[in-house]
Amino acid sequence: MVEPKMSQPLSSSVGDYLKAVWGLAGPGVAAPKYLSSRLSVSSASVSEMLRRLQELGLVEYERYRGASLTEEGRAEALRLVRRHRLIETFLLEHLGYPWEEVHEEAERLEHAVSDNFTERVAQLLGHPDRDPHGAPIPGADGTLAREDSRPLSGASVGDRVRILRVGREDTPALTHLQDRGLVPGRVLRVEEVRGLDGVVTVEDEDGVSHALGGVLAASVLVRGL
Amino acid sequence: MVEPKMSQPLSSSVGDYLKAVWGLAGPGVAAPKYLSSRLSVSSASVSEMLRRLQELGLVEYERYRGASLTEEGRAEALRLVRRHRLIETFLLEHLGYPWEEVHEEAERLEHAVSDNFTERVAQLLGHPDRDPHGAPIPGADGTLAREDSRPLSGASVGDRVRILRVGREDTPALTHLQDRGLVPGRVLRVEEVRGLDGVVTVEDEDGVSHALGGVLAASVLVRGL
DNA sequence: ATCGTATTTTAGGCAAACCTAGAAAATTTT
DNA sequence: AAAATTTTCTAGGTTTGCCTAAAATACGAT
Repeated sequence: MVEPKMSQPLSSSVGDYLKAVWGLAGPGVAAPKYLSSRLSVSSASVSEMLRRLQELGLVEYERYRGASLTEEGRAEALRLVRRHRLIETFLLEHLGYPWEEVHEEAERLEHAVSDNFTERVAQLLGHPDRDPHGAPIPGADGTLAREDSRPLSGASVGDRVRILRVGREDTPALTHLQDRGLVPGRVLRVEEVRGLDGVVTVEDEDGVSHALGGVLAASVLVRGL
Repeated sequence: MVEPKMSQPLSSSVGDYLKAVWGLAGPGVAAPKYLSSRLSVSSASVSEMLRRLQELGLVEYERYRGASLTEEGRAEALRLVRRHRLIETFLLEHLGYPWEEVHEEAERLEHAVSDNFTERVAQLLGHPDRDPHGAPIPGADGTLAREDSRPLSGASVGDRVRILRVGREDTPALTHLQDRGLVPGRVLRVEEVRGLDGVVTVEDEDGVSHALGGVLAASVLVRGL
């Protein structure tokens, strides 16, 4: 397969790579392919950058295998994630941003902002440990709260669960869920789980039923009650 | 004279040049020398950048002469100044930044922020038309309020004046003045103006006298009452 | 196990900003 | 007005990050 031609000359840079490696890999190994699509960058750029990140000691990288974070890299990634989530929270709660604009703005801001700024924002927000999507905000000391959540898609009929967190940054889904009041904290009862298409039907606290497609259900993280 | 060696590989970029040209030149012509020191960049870089800015139609540039802003360049510069001043105001009033840290943080932020962000901040602040130093904030439409102010250093004994604005971004002076309550809005009576060293002595509303060195007095802009 | 396809890497380039060194123009001094 | 000095410009380099094209490796299917 011929590699598709890239268009925009946008800049990503070290931090974004770290966040991306952290993103889906967690403790595991991120494939260049994944990073390439995640960062909208050619795989050639990924190779090159991974080599550099390794030299910087932020990543462990084996050619043709992929990369995983070193302790230092993980710390740096968490620092950025903290920034990102605090900034998002701030944009939503203090500047009245709509969901769909938050992520992009935060993405740009987090590169410009100092730790000083970040901590002042944290203070302004009352040192939250979750952002509005329910995603945990790493502590200033690099701690990340463990969360024992499972995707709603794996629930069984009759389960009563509380929404801990919704999806990643994909806007349309977020908006859809928010419109239905399916936000972190909400308690649901699972009415039906269809095996074929993965559609999950739930009833909320007000007795209203909602049917969620498989992908959506998988991006809603819950904890049993 | 041999050109001094530069050290830090910091980045400045188009916007900073525009602001710098606007800075002291206003409608006039900014000399490369001035830009070089203002931006902490070698004069070689200035030459190169001015050529680029001219190609972009933001600046009128004649080699060995200097550069002045085109209409478009001026608009762009004002947009950045607006951002900068709004962000500074926000940092001071909402995040509790101390004076000495504001400028640097704002300088970095103004490159990352969108117009959307800027206008939301403006709204949060109640659309101020002056920043905390008393500097006018250009309007979203590119308007800049005229101010008929004169430097305090040019006042005569006996004058009663109101402080409209203090200095530029040089921190030590700002702190000094603020400690003495010499901030925008304050009303003063000029007690003495010494010709030799330019020291101006004023009495404030509480009857306290302050002696200001020539440079300081020149950076306090006032309007007669 | 091998062939074909998909993924990754290498090689070679480009653009933005900045730098140093040294040449050219302007300005100031004698 | 010529010399000396200062300022500005030109030339040639560096770094960062990204790209395309083509070579190398891995993987999946027969």
